[in-house]
Amino acid sequence: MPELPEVETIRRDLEEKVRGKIIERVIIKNEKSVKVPSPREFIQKMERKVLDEIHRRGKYLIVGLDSEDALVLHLGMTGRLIYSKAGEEIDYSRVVFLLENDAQLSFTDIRGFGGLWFVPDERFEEVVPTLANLGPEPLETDFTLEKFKQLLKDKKGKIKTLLMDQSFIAGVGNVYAQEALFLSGIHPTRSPSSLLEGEIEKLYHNLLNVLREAISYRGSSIKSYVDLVGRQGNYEPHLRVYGRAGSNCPRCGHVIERMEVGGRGTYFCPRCQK
DNA sequence: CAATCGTCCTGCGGGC
DNA sequence: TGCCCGCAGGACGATT
Repeated sequence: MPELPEVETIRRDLEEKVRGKIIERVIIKNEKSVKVPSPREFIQKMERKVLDEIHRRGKYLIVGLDSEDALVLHLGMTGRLIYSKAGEEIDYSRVVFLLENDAQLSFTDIRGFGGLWFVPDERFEEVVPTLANLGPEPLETDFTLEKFKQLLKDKKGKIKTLLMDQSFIAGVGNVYAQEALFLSGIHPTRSPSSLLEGEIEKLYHNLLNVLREAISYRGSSIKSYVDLVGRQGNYEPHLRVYGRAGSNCPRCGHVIERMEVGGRGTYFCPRCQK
């Protein structure tokens, strides 16, 4: 499901709803979702902890616990966090946190590509190595145009694949990579080294803008994404090309096409994107 | 090393 | 209507 805007929406909701609450009980319904440590130890470590500040790094959520420990979550393709009344039966829930005041936070995941990691003592690199390998946060102020140009230097492959590479930039996935390329008039299979100065500038600004805009609409609900209380995001109707094969390009009217790039469905306007 | 491909899962929707 | 197939917002591990 979730790319940076969706994960950021959930992060903000978590700050509001669960920050400061005590975890009274942890119920693991599917052990596969708990990556580290063993389910028994996970429960033992998590119970009685207080959910503290909630951070986002790329598509990861990082929940500070009291002491130096943290809970790291990744939603994969179909992961959700649902906040509800304690005891409520939530479809496909895999891990349930019963909180004080009769509340519960459920991690649900149909396809099971998501996961939870308990990280002791700020040992993120050991426990969740990919978290340590993430590229820069596109919406942080230190992610400048100059830095983007530097990162693109000497890169091989296809620009769309590169944008989705989490070690290149954190948080951009299949939807927003395509939207940014469309807005910039760049074909998804272009080689990074072929991009002109002006194209790089457009791509930089459009990528940041589309991420910010999507956050302001609380993300896109293409398939299964919903926020903490089960509401869909509102950005999907504003997507320009994603999932729109056969309909008309919002800019030139040409038919939007679909192709495979790096094994992923990719939508683009063959007239606008060169 | 870096780039590509198959794989992990389950549900949904389009087409026949 | 019902079945089958393709497709799905991600990322890892093996392979070249």
